Amino acid sequence: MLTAKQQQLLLFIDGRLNSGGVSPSFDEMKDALGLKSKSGVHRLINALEERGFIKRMANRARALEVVKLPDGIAPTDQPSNVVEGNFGATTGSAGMIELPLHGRIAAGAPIEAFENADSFVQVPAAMVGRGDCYALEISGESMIDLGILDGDTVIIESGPAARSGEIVVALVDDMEATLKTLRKDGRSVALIPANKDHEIQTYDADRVQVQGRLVGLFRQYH
Amino acid sequence: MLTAKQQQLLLFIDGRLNSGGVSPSFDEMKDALGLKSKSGVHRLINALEERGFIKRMANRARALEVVKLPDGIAPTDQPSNVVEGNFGATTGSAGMIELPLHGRIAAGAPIEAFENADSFVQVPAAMVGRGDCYALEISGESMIDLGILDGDTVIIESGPAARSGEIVVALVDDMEATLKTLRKDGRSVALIPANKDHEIQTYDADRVQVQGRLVGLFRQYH
DNA sequence: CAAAACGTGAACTAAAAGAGAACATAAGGT
DNA sequence: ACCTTATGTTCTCTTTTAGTTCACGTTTTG
Repeated sequence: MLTAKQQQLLLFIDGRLNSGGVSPSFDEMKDALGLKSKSGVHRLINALEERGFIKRMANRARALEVVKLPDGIAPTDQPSNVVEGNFGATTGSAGMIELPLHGRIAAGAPIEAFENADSFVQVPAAMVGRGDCYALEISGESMIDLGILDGDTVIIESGPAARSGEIVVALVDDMEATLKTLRKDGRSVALIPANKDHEIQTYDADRVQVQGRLVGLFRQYH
Repeated sequence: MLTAKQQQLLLFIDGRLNSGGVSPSFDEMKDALGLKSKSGVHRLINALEERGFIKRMANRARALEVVKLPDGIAPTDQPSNVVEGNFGATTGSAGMIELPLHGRIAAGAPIEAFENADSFVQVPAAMVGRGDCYALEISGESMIDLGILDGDTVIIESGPAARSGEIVVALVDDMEATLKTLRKDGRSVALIPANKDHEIQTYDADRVQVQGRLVGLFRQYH
């Protein structure tokens, strides 16, 4: 009935209406979907209206109304949603939580730090730690020996605390984020890949900032 | 009223709509039915529309709607996603689904077939395929080279259909269940572990029964 | 056997999606 | 009123994804 983008937008609108009551502007929707232009939003809105999922008043700002949701998606009844201090995670009901997906992270050669969240993934709440969490998609093979494959989605609990032996998202020199096993040796910090083709990298503790630690992983087979 | 293929497709579409709301594309349906060309899907869709089981918007992508199901098939209304023969899965709301956890399965040496479900796990509905799904906890290291570790939880879509190269739960001689990559070679079936310390096992096709195929995996780090 | 259902692959057409800019209208403040 | 900002609408382009059609061969079934 709906395309993925249409559904994503519909759920976003529905979430906003049910959590605060103010309907989102085209710009906000644009950002929520990770677009750079709102003309795309306009088309999606038209498609949703054509299919009878939303109603709107012509030429009126923020005048959207969700008429129905696709089958199988339970209405987000109560005023719910943003979990305090969270990076934007929203809770659905029944133990589910929606985390922002902050783009891809290299398990291999470090790449630049995160882009904006451009989509969301749903993960079991039980998998999410207590703190603020977000999701990343793995790119590269450097953690392959620990069973973290290219394309996997990982859940990161954000925060600087980490013990030796934990797998962390580390930012080196404030510019490159990478997923590695952490080992602290006094003043120096080692980032250990799990792939015999990659080298352990050792840095002065000042240069490495732990952004978060790995708490969960999931993978889909097609 | 319907041919086997038509019904199979109808149930697939219905399952998809009820589990996530996004209707499948012709390519996805093609894959779901194990076809190599989508023109066959086109014919089936036409047949279903002609018989009044589905409605569609002409020339619109992913704009299918199930109008009715054949007699004797319970509608997969709200609380469900799993079509007939459900192993006991229950859906929560908001894209979550609760799957029965059928105990542990050896990725290494095959162990006895499943015990009863003694607990449940929550997984994102998006991760669950169309059919009946259940979860298993991995025991052993034999699939370690494919990133499936001891202690991981895997989601299995139950059913005998599997193609070479897929990872399946295979029952050998009706008594030992194991998770392996499947390779069909005419009359014989090879179960391929992903660990250099384990051997490929080859059986006559009669002795091996595919119980389901791997569709998802998740892991928690502590 | 013949009809209907299936399966395949290629060529073609049409939507969906993303970007960017110009323009239109609504709302708010002074 | 007048100006300003926020918002919504349209248009044009490009790329990607999805749907349609056709020709031809195989299988199933009444």
